[in-house]
Parts: sequence; C-alpha cells; structure tokens
Amino acid sequence: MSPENKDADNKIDYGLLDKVVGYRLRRAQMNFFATFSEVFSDLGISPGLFAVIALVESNPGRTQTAIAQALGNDRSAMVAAVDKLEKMKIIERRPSKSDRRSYALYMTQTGNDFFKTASKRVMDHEKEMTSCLKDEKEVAWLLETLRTLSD
Amino acid sequence: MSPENKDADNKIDYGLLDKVVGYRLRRAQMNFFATFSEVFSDLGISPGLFAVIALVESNPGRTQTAIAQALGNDRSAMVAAVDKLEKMKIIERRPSKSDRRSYALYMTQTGNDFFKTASKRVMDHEKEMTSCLKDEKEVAWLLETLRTLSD
DNA sequence: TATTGTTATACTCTATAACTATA
DNA sequence: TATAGTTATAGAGTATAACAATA
Repeated sequence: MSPENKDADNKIDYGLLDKVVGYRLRRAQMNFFATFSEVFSDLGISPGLFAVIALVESNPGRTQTAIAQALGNDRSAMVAAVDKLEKMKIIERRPSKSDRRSYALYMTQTGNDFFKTASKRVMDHEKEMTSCLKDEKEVAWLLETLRTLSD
Repeated sequence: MSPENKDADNKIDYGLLDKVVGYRLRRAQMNFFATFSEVFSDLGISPGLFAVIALVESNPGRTQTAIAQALGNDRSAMVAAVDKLEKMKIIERRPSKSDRRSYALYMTQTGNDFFKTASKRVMDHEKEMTSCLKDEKEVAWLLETLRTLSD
C-alpha cells in the first residue's frame, strides 16, 4: 500500500452517523424493505400494500380516508392502492349505508386466504430478520421502543 | 353512537402490524425524517445530504463511488448530491492524483463550519426524539440493535 | 361550509442503462 | 475488459390543489 492512498484504502469511518438513531433507523428499514420485496415478489405486493390489507382485515368497514389516516398516508394515495387490491380481488369497496360519499372497505374470501398466506410469509421474514436478537422479550422491547419513537 | 357505525367510530386496531418490526421501523423512521426536515429547513439539506457531508468529514479524500457504497446508494445518485453540496461550498471535488477518472471529496472551510452547526442541530434533534428512552444505556442498546438489523 | 373519493400534477428518491475517459 | 463519473430516463412514493357529489 503506497503512502498517498493510505486513507482511501482504509475502511470507512461512519463517525457521527454511527451514533445517530435516525440514520440507523433508515438503514435497518431499508434492509427490511429490500428483503421483504424479495420474499413477496411472487405475491405482487409491496410493504405499503400489505399494510393496507392488514388494516382492512383488522378493521372491516372503514372508509379509505380512515385507513389512510391510520397509516399516515394522504387519502389521494389510497385510490391507486385500493384500485390495485380490488383488481387482485383481495379487498372490495362497498357503498357506505350512512354516507353516500364514501366507500366501506372489506376483505373478499380470496383476500382472507391471501392474507393468511401473506401473514405467514411476513412472520417468517420477521423471525429471520430478528434472529440476531436474544429472545422474544428483546423483540417486544424493540417493538415498544419503536412505537414510542413514532409518537 | 348509532349501532350501524359502531365499528367505524372505534379506534383503529393495528392487529398484526403492531407486532411487525418492519412496519414499526418505517413509522419511527418517517417520524424522524419529518421532524429532521423541519429542524433543517433553514439549512437547506435533507437527511440524505447530511449523511454525505458526515461521511466526507470523517473520510476526506474518498471518491464519490466509495461514499455512495458506504451509504448504500447508487453512484449515479451521488452526482446531483455532490453538485448541490459543491454549489453550497460545503464540499469540493479535487482531481485524484492516482486515478484520473475519479475525484476525491474534501470539506471546505465553510463546510467545516456548516458541519459543526448541523451536527449540533442533529444531536439536539436526536436528544429530543430519544427523550422517551430511559437513559444513555438504552440509546446505546437501541443503536446496537438497529445496526445488527441492517446487516 | 366541510368532507369523500377522485384526478391531475409535481416533486423527490431510487434504480438502470448507456456513454466517455481512463485504468 | 473493467471502472469512475456522468447523463438520461423511468418507476415508485408522496404531497398539493382542485373538482363533483354529498354532508
């Protein structure tokens, strides 16, 4: 190694970044989403679409706007998402009985089957990704910590 | 509350999502980046640009590609980033002595001052965002956990 | 007046491919 | 042949503004 490129050959020093939760959150999330996309490539949905399905499954009958707000998205972004999930026969729009402006979202039977398959896949993915943690207690602690960080 | 919209008035049940590290990572990271952007609106840089600056500061003389790889970005994305930071007089390209294809990146004096200001702002932001955690030990534990999750 | 779903639009981020000059 | 920087481009994702129907 010649003296003049000594620096360039050393390993990168992350300096301050290594102590910044915001940066470390981003790297961890990028890793989760990249592997998620691989695991889900055959099912044809993104992490964002899975979140929509999971929320409709747990909260049948909600409006598009309610689901969007719960996910922190703008309601305009829900249109394409629900269009796609309706084309995939996973969820369906039904006219709201109490408000003719809005639709209520429900799972289809196909959607329930799909959700069962996808959920198992998600939990397997989670298990693999969190295998570096000590035990279930540590995973629970991490989940609780992340929740407080998003409030 | 009328019986037919009982469900719609209840609070959202996050169901499975609440147990999914990938989803909780995303929400936490979105919160960090949104508040970061507010805090940095007057300085004119995004979280991604701050990461570039921090890495150049800790690793002067590296090439664009080296910085990009360290951040997990494509090298093509570095062009606009370095263009902008060079226009802001924060970092500068210098011709590499050993390889005429590449540039070495260095901080300017303005850049060093800027970094000092920005770093303080970042650490203040971090402190506020992690104030919900018990102590410094818990922050360190979180940082270490997040690091293992991104490998 | 306010809200729901919708469309159009724009802006950022990211990824890919191809080009040039060097190695 | 391979690599560094660059350009063009295209695809997500996201946010804003406006509109029609309805509240």
